[in-house]
Amino acid sequence: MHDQYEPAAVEAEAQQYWEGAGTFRAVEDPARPKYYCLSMFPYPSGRLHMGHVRNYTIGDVISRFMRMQGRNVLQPMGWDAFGLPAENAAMANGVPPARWTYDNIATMKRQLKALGFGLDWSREVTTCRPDYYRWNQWLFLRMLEKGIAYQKTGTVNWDPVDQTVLANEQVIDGRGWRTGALIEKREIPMYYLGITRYAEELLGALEGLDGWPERVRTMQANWIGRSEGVTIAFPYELDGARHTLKVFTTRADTLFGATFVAVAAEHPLATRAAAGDPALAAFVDECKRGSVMEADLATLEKRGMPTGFSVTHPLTGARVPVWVGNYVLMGYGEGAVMGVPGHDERDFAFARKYGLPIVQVIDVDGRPYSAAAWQPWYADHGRCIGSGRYDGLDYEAAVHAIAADLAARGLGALQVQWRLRDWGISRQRYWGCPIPLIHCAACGTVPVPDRDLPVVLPEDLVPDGSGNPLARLKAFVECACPACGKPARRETDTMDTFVDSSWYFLRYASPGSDAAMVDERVRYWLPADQYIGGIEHAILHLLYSRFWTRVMRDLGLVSISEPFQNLLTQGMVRNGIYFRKPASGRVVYYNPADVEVLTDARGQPTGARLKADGQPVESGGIGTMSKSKNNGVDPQAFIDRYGADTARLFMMFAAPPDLSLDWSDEGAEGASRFLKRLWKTVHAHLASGARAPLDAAALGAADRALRRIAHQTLAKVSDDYGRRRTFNTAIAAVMELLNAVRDHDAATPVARAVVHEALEFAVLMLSPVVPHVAHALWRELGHERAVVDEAWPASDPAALVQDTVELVVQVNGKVRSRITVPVDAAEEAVRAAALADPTVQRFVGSQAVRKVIVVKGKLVSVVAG
RNA sequence: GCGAAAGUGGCGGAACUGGUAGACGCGCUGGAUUUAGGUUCCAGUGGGGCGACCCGUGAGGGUUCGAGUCCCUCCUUUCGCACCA
Repeated sequence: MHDQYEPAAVEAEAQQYWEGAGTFRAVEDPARPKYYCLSMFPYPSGRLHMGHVRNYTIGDVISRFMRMQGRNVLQPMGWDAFGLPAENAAMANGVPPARWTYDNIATMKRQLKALGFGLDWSREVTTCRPDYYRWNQWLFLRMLEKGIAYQKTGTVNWDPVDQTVLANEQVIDGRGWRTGALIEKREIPMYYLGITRYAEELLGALEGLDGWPERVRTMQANWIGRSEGVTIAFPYELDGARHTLKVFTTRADTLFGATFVAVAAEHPLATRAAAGDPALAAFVDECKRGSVMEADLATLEKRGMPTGFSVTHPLTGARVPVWVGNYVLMGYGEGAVMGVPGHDERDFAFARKYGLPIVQVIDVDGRPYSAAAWQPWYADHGRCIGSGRYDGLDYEAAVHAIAADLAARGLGALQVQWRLRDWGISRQRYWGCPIPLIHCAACGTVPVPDRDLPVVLPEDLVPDGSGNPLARLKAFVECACPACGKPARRETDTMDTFVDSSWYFLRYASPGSDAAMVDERVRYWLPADQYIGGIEHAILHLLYSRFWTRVMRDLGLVSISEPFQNLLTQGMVRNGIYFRKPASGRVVYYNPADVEVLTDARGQPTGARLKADGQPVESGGIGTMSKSKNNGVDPQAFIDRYGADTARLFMMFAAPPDLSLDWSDEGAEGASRFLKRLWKTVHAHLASGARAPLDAAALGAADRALRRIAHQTLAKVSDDYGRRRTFNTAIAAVMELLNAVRDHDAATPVARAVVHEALEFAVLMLSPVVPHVAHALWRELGHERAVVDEAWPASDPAALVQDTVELVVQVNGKVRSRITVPVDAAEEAVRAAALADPTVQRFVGSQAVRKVIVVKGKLVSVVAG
């Protein structure tokens, strides 16, 4: 028996046991109810960070809890192994992305094992391996056949110096991150997946996802963005031919107030006008500069220039000028919007700036309208005025009447519009899944035949920042056309890494399947019962996965539509930020581990200084752990010092899973202290003497009270793990139970029997969080079977019974006294007891008692006066 | 800019269905043990007041016998915005 808790030995032993027994190998068994617990797979960035530890601990706690509930648990793991950081590392170190990635995977796998997660490694998925990504390619070809995948142009960030396409994160303040060159928008051909075909279904099905957080569902619904409106065509003549400029609006009722139309800089009309107007050409060029990020575009100052063209108002026949606006997106709708300054705030500002007419065409309760200053109510729905025969109509009626009249003239129609855009998957990058297409001068674009899949990505290239090295590799590019056999060029764009992560959770259920993308085992495991990952994936990854699953469903590959039944979005892990800003200018960040925080007598922080030189450093508050702020805590160093159980315990105890978690060395120390205390408590109990068999009927009051606490705690912890998923309150409850054990007089064999049961419960309840300690202590408590294989105990209803209950008594809303009454006391008796209480009488005084509210088991509220 | 959420002691948080605000832990204070530091153990700890009591959940208003919880306005912070993953 070890009196000292030694995490390293305890953890090695437990992990060896699980490994040897094959504890976490998941086997399909139709006779048992399955539980598929899925955590978002990591990008192999080098080493695990605290966010991973938090994410996977949550998954492991749920997995182990469900296992004890008798479920056949699958908890797999894999690697989101394609992506930009590998190319950046390659540029910095000259190492091929493949080697860097595989090395990182080896390191991180070792770290995951050290944390004791119950993972089934036989199902490991690595997305940069051909046996995985061949199925990306295969499904892409099926989508191409069905027309779901198609080609059109898309806008990218172009670095004119490096002659390369940049990711949004590589554009800083409109300039290339390496070259500092001003970035231009460029239109290039790309492949798209028609996610908008599924918009209606993806939106409608959100309602059934009641295991998802409401906020994620709301964000997705807003992202998909269904809006009903009217497409309106503004006719014009150009070079003797008739054309129309199409816009979409949800406010067709304001059509009579349209005093201009704005088009995107890339719009053909803008290009045409710019050809004869150097000033406009310069403006169009300026609009094309900068990044393609929507957040950047949205915060731009709205600017515009007239094209000199005008179009005809479809109802009034008036001439409406066409402007180029820097805020109009070519990729959204037809690249044109109508401007109604009278009733749209942005158009109002635009019109004021450029002296365009502002006309009121909607009346709201007869309120006085002034074009001098914008009022929020201008955008409200109301009744049409100044709109000819539509005057007096309300919003609904006006929109329908105007749409009908436009339709009669062939100049418009009611339309449902989606904010969601089709998914552009082409990336002009090396470290990704090759798009399986061949370009032939004679046959055009030809799909790679299935028999030639996968198109294997060579793993020995090293990108240098100037374009895709694949495009320069003759052995890859040069090929024969599958249709005519003549020399042809292979496509060198690769797929968005969101493709890889859109179905990995299906592949976990079909390990080793090389004849098909997935096999019949997905029917057993899917959908995932629980998905756990960062809130930052609330929209894109989850939406793409829902889409991809539906595409596979429509191809008959799976029978489900929704891949994730329950979703838990975990918060960020944060830490203090400390820095110095030397006169030279560049800020230096110091890791919190190297900083000493100074406090006053009350413990309030007064300052901070660097341990190394004792000189002060500035505090930058608290922020998400990141390399750039140098405020990360390395899990490995922590585990080496305190053990995996302490890391897991602190992570689960410090905050509920969906809130951000602030790292605290002292808090982690507290977690370690608790485990030591648990260890010592169990050993002290075992050494304390003989215990009697537990006879619930023969217990004294104190023993009965402790037993009640133990069973109450069990009920609470079961609910916290299973329903509420608040691991912090579950752990707090077990701490309270142990405090009660500490305060319990265990001098008799009977009392020790009660303590024994309480400690067994504590070990069982903590085992999902700190499985290694629990493994060791469970053996010490005299059990043959490993705690991981034990069933979750049931709490005894008889142990929960209480004779009396304490109620709070309020007088006029303030707590004034407490009374103790029998649990089954009638309301009338409780009321009488409350009014008879001397303190209550003192506060009621001479006032009349007007009302007495009795809330059973909680309180009595006396209203006097 | 748009969309979504969160603000409670010195700190992380608890209060689950509108019903005792501050569970549990950290920190701090005092004490015991220790040669000392650390560890460990015991007690105290929202603010004010000698006290009876009063005040307190980002700010301001409202509903209610009763509001951290519901409603309205505002402020701050965090996440997402389609090529970071």
